[in-house]
Amino acid sequence: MAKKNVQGAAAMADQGRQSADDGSAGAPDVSARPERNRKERAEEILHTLRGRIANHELPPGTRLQEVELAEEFDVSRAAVREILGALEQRGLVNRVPNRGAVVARLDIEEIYEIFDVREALEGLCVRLATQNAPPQTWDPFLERFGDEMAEAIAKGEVEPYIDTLEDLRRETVRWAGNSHATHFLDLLLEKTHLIKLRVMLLPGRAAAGREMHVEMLRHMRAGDAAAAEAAKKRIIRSARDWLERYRSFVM
Amino acid sequence: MAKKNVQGAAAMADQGRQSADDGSAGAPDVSARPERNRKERAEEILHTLRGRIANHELPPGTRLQEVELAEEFDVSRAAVREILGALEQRGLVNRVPNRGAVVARLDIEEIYEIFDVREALEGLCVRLATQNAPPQTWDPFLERFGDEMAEAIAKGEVEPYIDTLEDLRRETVRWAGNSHATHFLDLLLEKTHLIKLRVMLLPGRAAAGREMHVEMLRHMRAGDAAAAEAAKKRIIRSARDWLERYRSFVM
DNA sequence: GTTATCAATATTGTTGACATTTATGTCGGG
DNA sequence: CCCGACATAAATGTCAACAATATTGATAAC
Repeated sequence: MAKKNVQGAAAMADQGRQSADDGSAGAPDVSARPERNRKERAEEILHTLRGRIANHELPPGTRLQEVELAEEFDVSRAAVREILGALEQRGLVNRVPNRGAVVARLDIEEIYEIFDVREALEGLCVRLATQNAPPQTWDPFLERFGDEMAEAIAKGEVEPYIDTLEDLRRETVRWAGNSHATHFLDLLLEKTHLIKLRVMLLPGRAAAGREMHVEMLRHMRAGDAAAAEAAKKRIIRSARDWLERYRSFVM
Repeated sequence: MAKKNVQGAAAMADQGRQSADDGSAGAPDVSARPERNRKERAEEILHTLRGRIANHELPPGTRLQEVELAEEFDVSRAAVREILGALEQRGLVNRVPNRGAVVARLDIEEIYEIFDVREALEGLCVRLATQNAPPQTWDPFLERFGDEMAEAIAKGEVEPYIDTLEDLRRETVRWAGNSHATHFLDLLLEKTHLIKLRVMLLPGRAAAGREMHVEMLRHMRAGDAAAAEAAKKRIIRSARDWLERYRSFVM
């Protein structure tokens, strides 16, 4: 018993969708709301499980049993059921009647599919962000992607690259201001989180990626949305090529 | 009592999904597979509600009450609850704790967002379909979009145009072979189904759309994927412009 | 006439027990 | 030794009653 605090990392980028209009202007009281906490708790659990699946703390094929989860998070089976339904809608688990839910498996074809969709959606976001953000928004990233990082990467230090990339992604998505594109990208990225990491760790990949991002950022700073979009698409297609080349190693 | 058969139209473009649950000649296997029917029934109800929401048979703001739905479809409240959860995940309804589910409202900004994402995803699908399908795949559509339709449209007959467009969309998505893009497009289109219809009914829109589709199909038949993708994007951007111009009328 | 308080009602959220189905292990027969 | 039938166990699916909460209407005070 008592496997409560196993939560682990569960990082993931979460942009949070607006809960739309309820029209009510007041209601600033957030703390004294037990029922609000209920729903928030459900989303927290969902977030935790998404993270565990994304980083393969729960590897594909793992069975997710209702009573087990209910005990671990100390909620009712009905709540767990709803959460499993959400995971199923997101494509993270497969449920078969009377047999329960298992963490979904990603085959190579699906990964290529996801790369194609990412190319379209991330390209869109880069274009929109370039149009919407003031040019100096991208200066800090050009700085962080500079020579110092190039040297670090040459020495095998890729974490600054990974972190900067994630920050840039978030800032881009933020300035793009398209909640649907953001939501869809979240769905895709949580499915390929580990794959993406492994590709970035391939020999020479970080160096190539850094260079291409510098090029893209120059277009963004110059306000050339079309060029920036094209650069972003080239980056993703390049990553796809690396995956294809090292496929047996990554999978 | 007994408000069972109120189901109504619930038309929607339907992917060749036949209900056909019974009617099988002398096949008593309905009782042999009760569990299979359960899940299929849930998806059927979900499909029905999606259709009603899409064509505003259930207009935005409509409250969806659990007992009411449970009685209409003759299922348990738990089943209805799961279905409402799925509708929430799809962004078709908003649920607030202890207040229930209401059909989501689409504001104009969200519609523009959806147009941008559709441009990216449908462009992708056209490109992939052009690459994957044999060129003669598109000949029947060029035929259907021909002079005869142009004359019909001139006389105010837009239904052939709408039907052909839907068939073309399905064939394109089929040959694109990207399940994620397909799924995302389904999510977007069921939210803007009515808007799309209204735009197609705007004066002159069908004529312009037909011409642009002929151009796109020529590129597809020629196997020029990049040109076809660009043409598709122009089409969607054009539709967006029409919406912008007639916004007050469409909304 | 307006506003605030409070009870009445309706709806959602939760719980636990029960039914159904699948997987597992055992036993007997071949 | 292998195979099938049966019993057992464990998990999911279902249901109805109960609890908590929001909405509505009425009443009284100002």
